[in-house]
Amino acid sequence: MPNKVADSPLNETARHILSEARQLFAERGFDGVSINDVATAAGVSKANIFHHFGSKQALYMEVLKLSLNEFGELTEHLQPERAPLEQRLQHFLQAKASHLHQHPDSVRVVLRELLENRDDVTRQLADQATVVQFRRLFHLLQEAQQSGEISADVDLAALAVMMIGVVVFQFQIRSLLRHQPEVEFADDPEQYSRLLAQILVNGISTKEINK
Amino acid sequence: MPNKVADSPLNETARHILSEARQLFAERGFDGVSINDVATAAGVSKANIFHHFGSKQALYMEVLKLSLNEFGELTEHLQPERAPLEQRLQHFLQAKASHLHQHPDSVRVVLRELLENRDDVTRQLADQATVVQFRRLFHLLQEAQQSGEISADVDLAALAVMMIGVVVFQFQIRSLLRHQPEVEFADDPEQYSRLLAQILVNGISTKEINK
DNA sequence: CTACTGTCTGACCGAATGGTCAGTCAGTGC
DNA sequence: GCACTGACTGACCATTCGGTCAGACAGTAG
Repeated sequence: MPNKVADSPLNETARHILSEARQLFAERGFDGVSINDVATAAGVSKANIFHHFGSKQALYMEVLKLSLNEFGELTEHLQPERAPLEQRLQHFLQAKASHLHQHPDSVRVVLRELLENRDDVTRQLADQATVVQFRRLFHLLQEAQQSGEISADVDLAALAVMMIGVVVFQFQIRSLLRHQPEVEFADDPEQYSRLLAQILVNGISTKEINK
Repeated sequence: MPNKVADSPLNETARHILSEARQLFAERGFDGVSINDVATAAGVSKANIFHHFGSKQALYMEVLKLSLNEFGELTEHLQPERAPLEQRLQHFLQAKASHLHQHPDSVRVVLRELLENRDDVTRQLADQATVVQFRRLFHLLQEAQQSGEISADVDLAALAVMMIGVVVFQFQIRSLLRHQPEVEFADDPEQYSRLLAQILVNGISTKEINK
C-alpha cells in the first residue's frame, strides 16, 4: 500500500495525475471536478487514482500543496543591489506579475481557496503562504523607510497590500482587460509594473517636485 | 406555469428562495450547493424550487443577476463637488470599500464568476458589470487629468485598475489581515482608503514637495 | 520454480445528484 | 355550484458521485 499517508516521492503516473488534477481544479474548483474527470484527463482508471491518493480530498490537498509551493516560490531576488527606489519597486512588481502569469493554474487554485471562508486546514495553508509573502515585502519596505528612501508618514502595511493586491487583481481580470481599448498593458507585466512603480513613487498629483 | 422563461416580478416565496440561494452560492459556489441544500435552507420542497425557477442553472442566473445589480449599484455620488483631489479619491475608495463590505455575498458571487474562465453567458454578464465600473472611474480620472489636477504622464488605465484592484483585494483577504499585527485597517474602510489616497496622490518617495 | 510486491483495472456499492410527475390545496371568476 | 389557476409537495427516476474490492499483470528476490 503506497503513499496514502506518508508523502513519499511521487510516482511518475502519480505526478501525471496530479498535474491533470491541478489544471481541472484550477478551472472548476473542488466541487466542479469529479474523480472520473481526472481519470479521463489523465488516461488512467478511477480506481488507480484512489490507489495513489486515497481520497479526493487527499488528492486535492496534494494539488494545493503543489500550488502553494509554486505560488510562494522565491520571488526573492528582489533588489538589483543599489538601484533607485522606483526601479526596485518596479522590479519587484514585475517579478511578481510575471510569476503569476507563468503559473496561472497554481495561482487560481490558491485564489479559489482564499475565496472560501472555511476554517479547515486547506484554508489555513493558503493563508499561511500569503502571509509569508506579505511579511517579506513588508520588511523590505521597512528597510527602505528606515534608510530614508520612503517617506516616514507612509503606512507600510497599506503600501504592501496595495502592491500585492494590484498585481493579483490585474492577473484575475487580465482576460477582461484585453478587450479594453484604454488598456495597453493587459499582457505586458513589464509595462504594467513600470506604470505602477511610477505612480507609487511619484504620486499622481501635478504638485511640482524638486528633482 | 409561472416565470420559467419570462422574468415576471418574483413571488415572496421565490424571493426568499433566491436570498437563501445567494448566500449558499456565495459560500460554496455553484457546484458546492445542491438544490436540496437550498430547499432546506429556504424551508420549502425541492420541487417548489423547480416550480419557481425551472432549473438549477436558471436559479443561479437569477442569483447572479441580483448580485451584479448590487455589485454595480450606484457608487455614483463620487465627488463632493470641488474638494481637493486627494479627498475625492479617498471618498471614492471609501465608498467602494464600504459598499463591498456591506454586500459580501453579492461580491463573492461575482468574484467567483470572474475566477472562472468559461465563455458562457454568466461570465459575460460578470465581465460587463465590471467593465462598466471600470469605465466610469476611468472617465472620472480623465476629467481630473484634463483639468490639470492629475499629472499628464500618469497612465489612467493603470491608475484605475490600481484603485479598484486594491480595494477588491483588501476585501478578499480581509479575514487574513485581521491577524496581522502590522495592519490596523483590516475592518476600517475609512482609514484604509485615507492611507491609499495619500499614497496615490503624494507618492511614497521622500523627494521634497513644494506645497 | 514460488512468493511477494506495487501498479493498475472493471465491476460494483450506497448515497446523493438534478430533474419529473401526479396530485393536493387554496383562491378566484362565473 | 363548477372550472380553472398557480403554489406547493412527496414519491419517484436515471445518472453520477466518491469509494471499495477482488483480481490481473509485471517485476523481482529467494
